[in-house]
Amino acid sequence: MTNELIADLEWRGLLAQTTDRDSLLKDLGTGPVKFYIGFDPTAPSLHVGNLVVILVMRRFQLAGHLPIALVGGATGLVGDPSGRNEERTLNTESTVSKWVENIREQLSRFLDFDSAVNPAVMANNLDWTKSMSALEFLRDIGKHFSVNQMLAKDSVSSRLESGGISYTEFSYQVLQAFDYLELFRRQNCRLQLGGSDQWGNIVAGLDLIRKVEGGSGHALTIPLMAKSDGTKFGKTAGGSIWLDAEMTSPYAFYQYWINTDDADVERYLKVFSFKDHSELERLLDTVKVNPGAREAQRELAREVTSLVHGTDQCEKVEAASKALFGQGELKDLDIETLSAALSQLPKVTINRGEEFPTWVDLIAASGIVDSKSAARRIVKENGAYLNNEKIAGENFTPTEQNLIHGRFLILRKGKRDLASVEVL
RNA sequence: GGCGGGUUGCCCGAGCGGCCAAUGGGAGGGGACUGUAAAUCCCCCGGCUCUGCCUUCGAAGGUUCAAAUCCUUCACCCGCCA
Repeated sequence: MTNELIADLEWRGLLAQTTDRDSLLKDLGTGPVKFYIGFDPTAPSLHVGNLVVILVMRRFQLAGHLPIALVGGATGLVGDPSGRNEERTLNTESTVSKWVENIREQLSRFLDFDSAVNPAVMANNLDWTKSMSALEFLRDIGKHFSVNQMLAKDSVSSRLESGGISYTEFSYQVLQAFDYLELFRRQNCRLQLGGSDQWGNIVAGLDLIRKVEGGSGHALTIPLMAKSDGTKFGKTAGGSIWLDAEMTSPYAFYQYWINTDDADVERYLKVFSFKDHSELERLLDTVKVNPGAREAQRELAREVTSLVHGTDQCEKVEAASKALFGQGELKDLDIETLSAALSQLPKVTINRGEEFPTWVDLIAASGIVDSKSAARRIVKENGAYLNNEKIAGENFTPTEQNLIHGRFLILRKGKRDLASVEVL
């Protein structure tokens, strides 16, 4: 038995593990299946790592299935031990509930909630856990869990070896299992998706459903994104790449994608792009034939940035990138293009008539170096540029003559770190 | 509860009274090469009003001309014995 959706996911490298494959294929082939993915509020925003799973959700919806986006208002209060070797610090209820709202808003960008046929719905596990008493929980849910099995779960056993785990985090798998049970009961949800680190938690849910309701459901996990150089996907020296425009500017977001290694671009495109197979094959071919053109990276950056920040925003940052990294003279850019491009960068303003600060002071003020010492080091190491021209000497101070269109200066550190100065 | 070991810069980890802003590795940054890629090679990598000064070696006190290094107390971690 084959199924177009599953075959496609497999082609894209998005399948890690599933429960009984034939029966899953049968259900997916028979009609729309209700499925869910949970997102715990562990930060103010989702990040590009979450995007992998979110987009799989979108693929399921496009294939006609019914998504439930579950926000972990309850589980976020407890903390998932999966993939961590240390206990989490608990966040306050008000913090978590604020993050829940942010995550809801972000999820809503990727799913269709208004579809007449198969609209997505939101859920929050706080709804069925908040009012439950500890005694009810222990008697009705806890009774079905064998501690022996719970201890055997990777997420727990690895923690037992590395410094221990609190009762709170130990209970996490029970809470997540309970979620699946509730969604099974309330909405007839029969499939849970998640990152491959979630396998244990998902299966715990299936066990619970079998024991309590005698029912059965499916599990499907998605491989965790890895980079070819072994570093973590979605992280830079500056931290995570967030979906929130305040936390990671659309410009920085676009830059993250356009800087993708050749070695990774194929996997990324398959995971993040919604282009059809033949178009993807063509793009991947360009990587082999003319890697220098970086067409695949450009398309990847464009598609993901549009998806997350909208096509308007994407066009702006794309134009900015083109202008700032283009071969032409900055002076030749018209003022609208230039000022639009610069608006995407960290910015320092100085008042007209005031004396210009040194390059070092300006770049330090822009925040793209950590300290003035670091800024001086850059100059000493020959990585300091003003308007794309190298400057020499740490006392270098721009003058009126350097202003582009009488208003702007472009500071650059190294190859690609830019900031703008505007004289008002 | 008893005995012993540990806590060093973003991470790992040397140092065990002055030569220590502190060896080495990783991460990170700059340069060269190239393609806003990777690999490679070279350099840098606490801060500042920068030939000097200031703040760092779990915390607080103390000894000393001088402490990351010695002493005391406290906190946390890790072994062994109860």
